[in-house]
Parts: sequence; C-alpha cells; structure tokens
Amino acid sequence: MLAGLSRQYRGTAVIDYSQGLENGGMHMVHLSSVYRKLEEGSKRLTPQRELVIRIFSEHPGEHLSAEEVHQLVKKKFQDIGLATVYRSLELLTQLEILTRINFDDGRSRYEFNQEETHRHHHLVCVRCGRVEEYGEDLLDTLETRILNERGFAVLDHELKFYGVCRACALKKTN
Amino acid sequence: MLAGLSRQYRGTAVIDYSQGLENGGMHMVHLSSVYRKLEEGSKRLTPQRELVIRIFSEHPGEHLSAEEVHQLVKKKFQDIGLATVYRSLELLTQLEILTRINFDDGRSRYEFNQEETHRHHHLVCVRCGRVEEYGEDLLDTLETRILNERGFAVLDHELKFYGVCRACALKKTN
DNA sequence: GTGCGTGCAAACAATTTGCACGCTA
DNA sequence: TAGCGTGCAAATTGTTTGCACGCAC
Repeated sequence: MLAGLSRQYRGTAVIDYSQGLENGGMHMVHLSSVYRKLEEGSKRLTPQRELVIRIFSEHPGEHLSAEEVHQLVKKKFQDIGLATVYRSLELLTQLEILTRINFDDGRSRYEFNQEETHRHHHLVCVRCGRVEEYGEDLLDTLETRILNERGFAVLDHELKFYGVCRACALKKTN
Repeated sequence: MLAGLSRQYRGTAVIDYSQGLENGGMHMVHLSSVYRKLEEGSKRLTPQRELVIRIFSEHPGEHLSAEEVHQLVKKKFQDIGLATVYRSLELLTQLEILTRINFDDGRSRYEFNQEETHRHHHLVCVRCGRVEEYGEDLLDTLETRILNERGFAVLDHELKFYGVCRACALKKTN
C-alpha cells in the first residue's frame, strides 16, 4: 500500500508522519483520503508532494499561490524546484485534493478541497485585499431553477463577494 | 464638451456617430454615459478608445479578451497597437464603462458594465467552454446576512456556475 | 530495466513599461 | 507649448515544457 512509500526519495528529508498531518488545527485534512486519491490516480506520494500538502495543512484557510508554496517549502523544509511545485499543484488539483481559485491578482491560488466544508464562498476586501471565507450555501434552489429554465446542468459554482471588511470599515481615516 | 472631441487623431479614420452606438440591438449602451464617465475622469475620447468601445457595442454578450478586441478592431476598422488596446481596456474598466471578468482560460475578458442589466451571472459550460449569461439575482438577502453576521459590507459580487449546457447535454456520444 | 518524478533552463503567453513622437487643449 | 495618448519594442511575470538523470516498482 501507499503508506509505506513515503520514506525517502533522492536521499533527502524523511518526514515523520507518526502524528499525521491532522495536527494543523480546525481545518483538518484527512490524510487517508489523500492517500486514497493518490492511489486511485496511481500516483506516487513523493516527498515533494508530501511537502506541498503539508504546507497547505499548516496554513489553513490561506489560499496560497505557487510561488508562496515554493517559498514556504524552501523555508520550512528543503529546496525543491518551482516547476515541481507547479506540477504538484496541478496533480493535486486534478485529484481533487486541492482546489484552484482565482482572485484576479494575476496568479492562481490553491486551497484544500474540503468536501466537508464544501461550497464555502469568499469575501474579498477591496481595501486590504484579505480574503475571508463564508460557509453558507443558499444556491441550491437557484441551481434547480437554472436547470429548469435554461437546461443548464450546474455541477459546481463559485461565488465571490467584493466589499469592505469589518477591520477596514473601522479604520475611519484614509 | 466632449462630443466634439472625437473628430480625428493622427490623421486617421473618422467615425460617424450620427446614429450613435445604440444600433447594436438589445444590449444597448448609452453613449451619453460613456461620455460622462470619460469627462468625469477628464480623459479624452480618442478614436482608438472609441473603436474599442464600438467593438464591444457590436459584440453584445461576448466577453472579449484584449487580443480578440485587437483583432476585431484591426479587421473592422484600422490597425492600432495591442498595448493601446490594453491601456484602453484598463482605462475603461477604471471608469466602470467595462467590467473585467475571469473565466480561468488564462486571459482577462471584458464586457460592458451594464448597470441596467446589473448583476447578471455566468453559466460556464465545462464541455464546450461557452459562456451564457443569467440575469437573475437572488443574493440580496445573503448580502444582508453577511453584513450582520460578519460585518463585511458587500459592494459587489461575482457568481459563476460551472456545468453542462443544454447543447452539450444533447450530444449523447463522446 | 522501464518509467515516473524531479531539477534546471529554456520556452511561452499575457500583460506592462520605457521611450520618442505627434496631436490636442 | 505642455502634456496626454499612441506605437513599437523590450521587459516582466506567471506558467509550461524539453531534457537528462535518478530512484522506485
């Protein structure tokens, strides 16, 4: 099975998963489902891929870009190629372990594809640029209507709200 | 006033606006509001900018990219620089004459910022890539809730549905 | 041994920017 | 005449790809 795969690769760092990735906090990721998805895609869980996953697990709710992931991996663990980061992100997205999001800041960003927290939306502050998450989903009825009215079968949706966050609203000046 | 500005520039084409841009069809654009917005921004309505606007008025509902606008302007009117198209799109977006949209196809796209048709959404077909529009807006109550619950004052929102359009659903094979 | 995954550098594509020049206010 | 707007080419930036190598199966 895959669990045994991730010992080492290219003679580099060995990652201790005795405690799993679940240590992160509230935004838990089920390593087992990561293993399963890799297995189903018959992909190896290499140290580089593990590191990428680990970065996300240690930065819950952060919408990281490829460059940011690369920097974090380098800083916290070891040097890996930026191209490898891109390829890992691509792979993990295809396996639905990550989700690609676009905040129109010129680069793609990624977050865990948390099926439990499924369909959360984003509140993008136009002043400070910070992105909050919003868990509500009231769009099901709308999706049914779209199917009936237009014959368009909705598979997924993406909703972003642009506005002013509480913190910025409180800053009276400027 | 601005109306008299757009005679010619660099000795090139003169555009006849005796009939205005409103000829386009259902997706009418009020030239007067375009004038007003340029005036408020104290920007000139140059022939190049007019041509860009004209292209959008002649392609209602089409979500054009910079490159596409450039090609269309060149084909239908005259050769202008691609950089100028980019700068025009940027300016017109800032003046809220156009709206920038992102369909994750690797380039920014633009459409008229139709305040009348305000808040229409997009149905993106994951098979053929075509984008339909959907005029409904049921998000007002949700926005009020977000303000109350989170203190986040929503100014605008963007909603995209991904799914299979009717045409593709009918193609049984492949 | 075959092939997947990686690192590096080169290639790409969309977009931005520097600069000289012409036209407009 | 001062400065905005343009065209062109060069520069940037995010992302992808070709290739040789090494480890895993």
